Amino acid sequence: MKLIIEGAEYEAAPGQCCADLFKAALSGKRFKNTVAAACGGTIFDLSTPVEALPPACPELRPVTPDEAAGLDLLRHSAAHVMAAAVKTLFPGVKVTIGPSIENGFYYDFDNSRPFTPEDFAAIEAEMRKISGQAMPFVRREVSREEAVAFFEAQGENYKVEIIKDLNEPVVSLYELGGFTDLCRGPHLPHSGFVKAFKLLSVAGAYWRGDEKNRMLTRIYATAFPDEAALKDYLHRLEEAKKRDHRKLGKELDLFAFHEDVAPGMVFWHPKGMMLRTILEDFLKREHLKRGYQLVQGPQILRRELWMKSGHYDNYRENMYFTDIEGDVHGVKPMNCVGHMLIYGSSLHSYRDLPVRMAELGVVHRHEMSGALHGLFRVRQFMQDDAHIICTPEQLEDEILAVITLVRDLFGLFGFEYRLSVSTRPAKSIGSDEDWARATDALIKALERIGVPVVINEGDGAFYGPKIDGRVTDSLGREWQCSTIQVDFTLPDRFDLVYVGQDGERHRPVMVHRAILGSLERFIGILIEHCAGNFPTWISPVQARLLTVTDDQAEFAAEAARALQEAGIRAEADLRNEKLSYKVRQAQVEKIPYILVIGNQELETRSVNVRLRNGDNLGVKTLEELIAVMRADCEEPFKRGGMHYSFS
RNA sequence: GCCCAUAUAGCUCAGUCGGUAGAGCGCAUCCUUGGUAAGGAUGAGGUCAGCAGUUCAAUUCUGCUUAUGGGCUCCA
Repeated sequence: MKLIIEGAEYEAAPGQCCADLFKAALSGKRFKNTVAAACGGTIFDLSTPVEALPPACPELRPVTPDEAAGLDLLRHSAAHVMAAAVKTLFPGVKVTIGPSIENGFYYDFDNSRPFTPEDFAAIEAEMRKISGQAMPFVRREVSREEAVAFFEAQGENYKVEIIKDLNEPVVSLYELGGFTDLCRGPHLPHSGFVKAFKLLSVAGAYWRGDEKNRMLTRIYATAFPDEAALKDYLHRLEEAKKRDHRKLGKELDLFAFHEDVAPGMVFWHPKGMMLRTILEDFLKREHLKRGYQLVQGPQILRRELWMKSGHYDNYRENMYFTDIEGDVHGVKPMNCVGHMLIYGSSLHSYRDLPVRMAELGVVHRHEMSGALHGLFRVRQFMQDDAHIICTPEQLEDEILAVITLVRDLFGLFGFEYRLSVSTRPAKSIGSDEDWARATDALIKALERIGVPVVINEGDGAFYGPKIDGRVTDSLGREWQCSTIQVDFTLPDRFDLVYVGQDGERHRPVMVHRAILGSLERFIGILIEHCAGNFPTWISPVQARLLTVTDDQAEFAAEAARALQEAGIRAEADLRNEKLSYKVRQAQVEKIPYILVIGNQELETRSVNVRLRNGDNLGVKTLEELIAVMRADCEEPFKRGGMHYSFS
C-alpha cells in the first residue's frame, strides 16, 4: 500500500500504523510533536493501522497541537485525563460526557456531592501524575452489547444510556490507565502531551441539557500545547475582565443596579444617561432621515389586547400584570401592538405605503432570576424598535433599507457583525407561498447588499422568517442585537388593510425590526468593545479643562463656556489640587480631551491638549481645538456615508 | 427556575478559631498654589445583606430568604 507524506511516497507494510510511517518520514523533533494523522479530511489516532485508512486518499498529514484540529484533540484527551483523575479521587463518581469547546474543555460528572474549586488542586495534581506517566490512550472496538454490559457492571448508567441511543452495532472505547471511556476519538498517543492545563470553574449543567433531567457538576478547564500559551490565555482572560461593562459602568459612574429594590433594572447615572441620550437622539434623527415616523404607544394595556395579539397565550410567563379598578392590564413586553393600533386607526391607501413607525420603546420582560447579567440581560430595557407595513412588492426594498441601516450603524461603532436568515420552523403558521416569498425577499436583499447569506434552517419564528444580526464583543462572545422579522399573524389579528389601486382592501405585509436591539445591552457591548474609551462624539464628557493654579480659574471657566457654546461637552476642574492629580483623574475617567491651562497658556489664551492615550497635541487656541474635536466627532460617520449633524 | 460559590464603609478588600470591626481610595475641613497618572494633616462614615435558630453572647456556627458571580436552561 502506497502513501504520500509531505510529497514523498512511502510503501506501507501490512500491519504498520500511522505512527510507524511518520517515524520514518519525519525528523525526530517533528515526530515527537505529532499527535494524530489527517487523511481524507478525517483525523485518525497515530495507532491506526494503514489498512483502516480510507483507500482512496493516499495522502497522510501529521497533526500537531499547534493547529486547530490538534488543539481540539489535545483538549478532548485532557478531558479524559481529568475524568480519570476524578475517578481515582472520587471512586463513586459517574462520568457522562466531556468534549472540547472553544477555549478549553469540560467534563460533566454525577457525584454524591458537587465539586468545588477547593477540589481543583487535588484533581490537577492527579492529572499531573497521569500526564507524567505518559500513559497511552488505547482504542478498542467492542459490540454494543459488550459495551453496555461493561458500563453496566461499573454502574455507569449515563454511558449505558448514550450507547443505547447511539444505535451503532459497534462502539469504540478508549482506555487510559484504569479508566475506560466510551468515545469516538481520536485521541493523543499518550497523556504526556497534556501538560499545560488549568481547571477554571465548576458549574451546574443538566444531563443532556434538559432542565427536566438531573443536574450534574461540570468542571470547566482549558489546556494548551505549552505553558506559555496557557499563560497567555489566562492573561487575556484577566484583560477581558478589566473591560467588563459592569466594572467599567461603576468606575466611570455610568449606571448602577439597586438589587434590593429593582433587580434587572438599570439606574442611569448622569454620565450614562448623557451617553444614552446622545445615542437616542442620534437614532431618532437617523430614522427620520430614512423615512421613518416617530410614534409612541402606552406602557400598559388591557389584557384583552394581549389576548388579541397572542402574547397572552404565548408570552404570559414573561409579562408583568397589574390590576387597575378590577381590570387586568399587562405591561408591554413589545411595542408592536401599539403600532398596530396606530396604523389601524385610519384607512390607508396603497399610496401611503410603506408606513414605517419607529419607537424607542421601553419594554418589560420578566427574565428568570438566574438569567440576569449586567446590562446584557435586564428586565426593563429600551428597544430601537420599528414596524414597517408595506405591500408584498415593497418587501424586498424595505428589507434592503433595513440591512443598510444595520450595516451603517454597526459600521459607525466599528463592530464586526454577522447576519443570518432563519427559515420556516416545523411549528408555524401561514401559507407556503407567503413563507417562500418572504424568505426569498430576505435572501435577495442580503445578496443585493453583498452580504454573504447564512441560512439557519427552521430557526424562524412561528409567524414568519427573519434575519438576525449578531455582533462580537471583546471576549469573542456573540450577542444578538438586530432582528428583522416578517410577521404573517399580526396583520390578520388586527385586521390591518390598505386600499389598493383596484379599490379593494388588501392585507399588508408587516416587518418588525430592531437594529441595536436593546439600548442597554448595546451600551454594555459598546463599553466592553472600546474598554470605556468611547468615541468622542458619544463620550459623556468630551473635554476637561485643568488649571495649574487659581490664577487661571477665570479663563478656564470662560473657555469651558466657549467650548460648550460650540456644542462640546466641556467642564472645568478648578480645584486646589496638583496638576498631576487632576490629569490622573481625567485620564482614569477616560475623558478624550484633557486641556491644561497654566500661566503660559493664560498669556496666549490657549490650552495645552493632552489625549487620554497620553499623547500631547501641544498648545492650541480654542478655535483650533474646536476644529480638531469636530473632525474627531465626524470621522466615524464618514465611514458609513452618514453625517454628524447634531450637537 | 436549577447547580455551585459569594454578600463586611460610597468603592476595592482585610479581619474576628463566637466577646458588636480595620486598611486604601473616595468624601468633609484645614495646610499647601504645585506644569501632564496620586502633596500633607485631621475628621465623618458600618444593625458586618435580611429573617429565624443554637448560645450567657452571633458579623462569625446552622437553616431559610433576597441579591450578586460562574454555568445550565430559557430569551415566541
